[in-house]
Amino acid sequence: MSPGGTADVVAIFGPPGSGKTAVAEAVADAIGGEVVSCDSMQAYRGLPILTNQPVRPTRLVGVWPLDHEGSVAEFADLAHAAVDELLSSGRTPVLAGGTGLYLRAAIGELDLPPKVAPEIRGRAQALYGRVGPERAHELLAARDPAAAAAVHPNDRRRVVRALELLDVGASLHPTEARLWSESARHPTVVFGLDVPRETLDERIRARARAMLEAGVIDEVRRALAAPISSTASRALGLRELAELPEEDALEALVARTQRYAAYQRKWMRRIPGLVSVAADRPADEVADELLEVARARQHLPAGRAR
RNA sequence: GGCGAGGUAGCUCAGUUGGUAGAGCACACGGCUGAAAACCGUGGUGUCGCCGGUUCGAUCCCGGCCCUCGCCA
Repeated sequence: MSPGGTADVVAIFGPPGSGKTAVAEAVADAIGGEVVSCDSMQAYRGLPILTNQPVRPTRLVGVWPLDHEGSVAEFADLAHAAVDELLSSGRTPVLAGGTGLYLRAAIGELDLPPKVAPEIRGRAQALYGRVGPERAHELLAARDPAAAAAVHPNDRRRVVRALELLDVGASLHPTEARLWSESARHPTVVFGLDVPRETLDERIRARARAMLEAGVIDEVRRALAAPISSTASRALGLRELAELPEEDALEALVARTQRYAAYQRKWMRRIPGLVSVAADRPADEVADELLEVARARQHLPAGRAR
């Protein structure tokens, strides 16, 4: 337990193939901490190969069945509970995230507007479909100008969300811009693992091959044969692996994963206070550097390491 | 070798009855507040295979050449 009662949080973000898991585990081992996965797909149970779940039992991995409609808010509650439990028992939570929003939500208190009943969402969707993007946006603007200003008419999902929130007396418009602020529930250092693009592309391809050898295709077919939620069914490569010939499926999986890596590079640039670290080397070395930086910022008690 | 089809953006292709070109995907940048491995916005990144001819003007028409695919020898 650190002096003053504040035990701190380490967060590690990076694209697929950056070595998040290995680094996070090395960091956790070095300081007697525990890894908490912040990944929207690893949270599901039933696609361990495709979602590249860690071998070691890890918190918030495999916590939802495949037919569950997961959400950031629900995940945030789980993450906050895990973090608080670790802290109160004197262990350092090491958040390891592939999903930028989930990691952000785990770190801070996003205070998301409420969930609404499916019927209400259904009504909003029907309205949008009936009157079209422009008119739906106008209707929104008439009742909630602030929310309308923040959403493009073509962004069906958000216009619908804003409309459904009106039905329950809430607004999509945030009272406070928390998403990009540095506000955190506990003092936290956020690291971004930086790996050269070519290296990453090679690793992504190698990993995709390994997935095939490990039997992803069977895994995916089994998953699709049972009820699966719309959120879980968006796992990269799920459809392709089940439907395309193996070689095409491999290429599709590689291409989609590379695109996802690019998407995560955007998150890396945007996560507030993120410390970028070169990660094209052994996980232990990267972990050592992270610990050094974390200590220099007095986020971790000195002398616990090694 | 003969016949046919075709060479236009990173890829697949559209198009211009002659006024130097545009879709999808990819890519880049941006947004995002209970779907985020999702969703949305903005941007064309080009010796229109090469050489010559006709023309005020050719990616388009004409001639030659090169390359690819198919069929026939």
